[in-house]
Amino acid sequence: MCSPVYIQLKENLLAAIARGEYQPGDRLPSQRALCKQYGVSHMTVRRVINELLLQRVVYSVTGKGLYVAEPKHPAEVNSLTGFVNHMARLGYIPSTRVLEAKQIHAPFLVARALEIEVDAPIIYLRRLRIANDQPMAVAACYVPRQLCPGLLAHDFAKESLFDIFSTQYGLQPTSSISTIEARLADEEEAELLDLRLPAALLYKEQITFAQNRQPIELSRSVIRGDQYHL
Amino acid sequence: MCSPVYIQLKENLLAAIARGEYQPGDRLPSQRALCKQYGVSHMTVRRVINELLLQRVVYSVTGKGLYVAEPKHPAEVNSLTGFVNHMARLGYIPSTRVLEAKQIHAPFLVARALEIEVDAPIIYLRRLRIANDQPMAVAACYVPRQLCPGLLAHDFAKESLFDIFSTQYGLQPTSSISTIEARLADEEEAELLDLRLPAALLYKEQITFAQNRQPIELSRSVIRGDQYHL
DNA sequence: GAGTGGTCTAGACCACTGG
DNA sequence: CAGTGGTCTAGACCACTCC
Repeated sequence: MCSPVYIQLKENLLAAIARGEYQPGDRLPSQRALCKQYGVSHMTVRRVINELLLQRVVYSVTGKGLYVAEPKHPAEVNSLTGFVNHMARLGYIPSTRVLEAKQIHAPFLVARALEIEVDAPIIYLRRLRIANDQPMAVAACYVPRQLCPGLLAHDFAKESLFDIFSTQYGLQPTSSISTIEARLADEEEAELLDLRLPAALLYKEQITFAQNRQPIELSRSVIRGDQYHL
Repeated sequence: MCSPVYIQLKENLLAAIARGEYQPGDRLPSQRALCKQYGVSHMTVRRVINELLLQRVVYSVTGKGLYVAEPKHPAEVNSLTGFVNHMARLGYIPSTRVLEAKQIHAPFLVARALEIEVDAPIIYLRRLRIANDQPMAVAACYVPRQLCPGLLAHDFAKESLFDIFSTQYGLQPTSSISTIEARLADEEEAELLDLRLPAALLYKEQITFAQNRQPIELSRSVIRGDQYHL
């Protein structure tokens, strides 16, 4: 209720675009019009527009107007949207099979990544990721239990982990760091992913952070050698 | 000579930091001081500061001041700096063995990536990348010949391709897109990289763009399964 | 308290597109 | 020409930190 005006304005515009009120290619109201409409000064509007320009949400033509850009470049979106949205964006029909979902004690490396105590209770989730009926990846997630009590009550085959985070627990993923390596598949992975040995896999380890830079999830995924966009 | 004030101010500050006039951790002059010093208004200074904050060049502590940030996060720098700088940053001693360096005609896929005609003359460069005497990657580069006539005269074992680009041809790499997959090594790759078969490799394909979004290089690298940071 | 970063206003001017 | 995006000013206020 007390966030700066420009953030509210920005969220208003983003929401309007997300709702489809402004379609890609549409012209937005002029900057002067936005000033009157929201009762703010030109500079404040400019600040918002500037950020939207940087994020490639809109583009501008001098002397003409502001236009809504095409849906974001894959480069920007990449991994913060989660598997389901990522696959959907690429035109695949994503689905998920839950392999394991339980509470465990944090091993050392996991605890360090999540910045919590060793042996602290965490939620462990292992899922098979499927696109168009073809297994794509095996993803293991580790989430501090204190951040999301009752998480295990959800059906992870149907709900996206990131959706649950934001709707149920107010945790908005805002940034992440990852490392990627290449690995040979072991027998279990080969069976799950429907591969013949020997096979090469991408191994991705990713830590996701919320607004306040608090780590909310560590994920370790093995992904089929198929192409992966960054 | 007629670029906006805030760009000049920004370049001034960046230059001062690059010269070491302000060291990482140093406090910058206050925003009000910068106003007087450069004869501009607070908002103009703020705009510059805002961009530097976004680029993580400086960070701010409310009520205290502005401070120069540590050298950029590996996340930001990653691949735009080229192999040599990247390895040096990680503490390895990089070296290079040139496998091939010649002029060829652009095959279809290469031409499309570089936005040139099929069969147009291009420079083809294949290098073995070594860190601490251990082979790390085999990198193939494709560069349009028209962008850099005489490129083959350089000794690529000693000079960084990106250095040559910026110093000799005024081409500053500003952005890139890449795709990454995992692959099994073939016999030649295994021998070059000193691996026993079967072995998993990262395969990275990257297009690098200059200031004007012009493609300047297509690179196809196979990298040892070892860790790779993004 | 004085000084800091951060937000915001109400105007102004410029260069550009269109009718 | 009037309308547009883009830049810029000279103030103002707030919350914060340090003394």
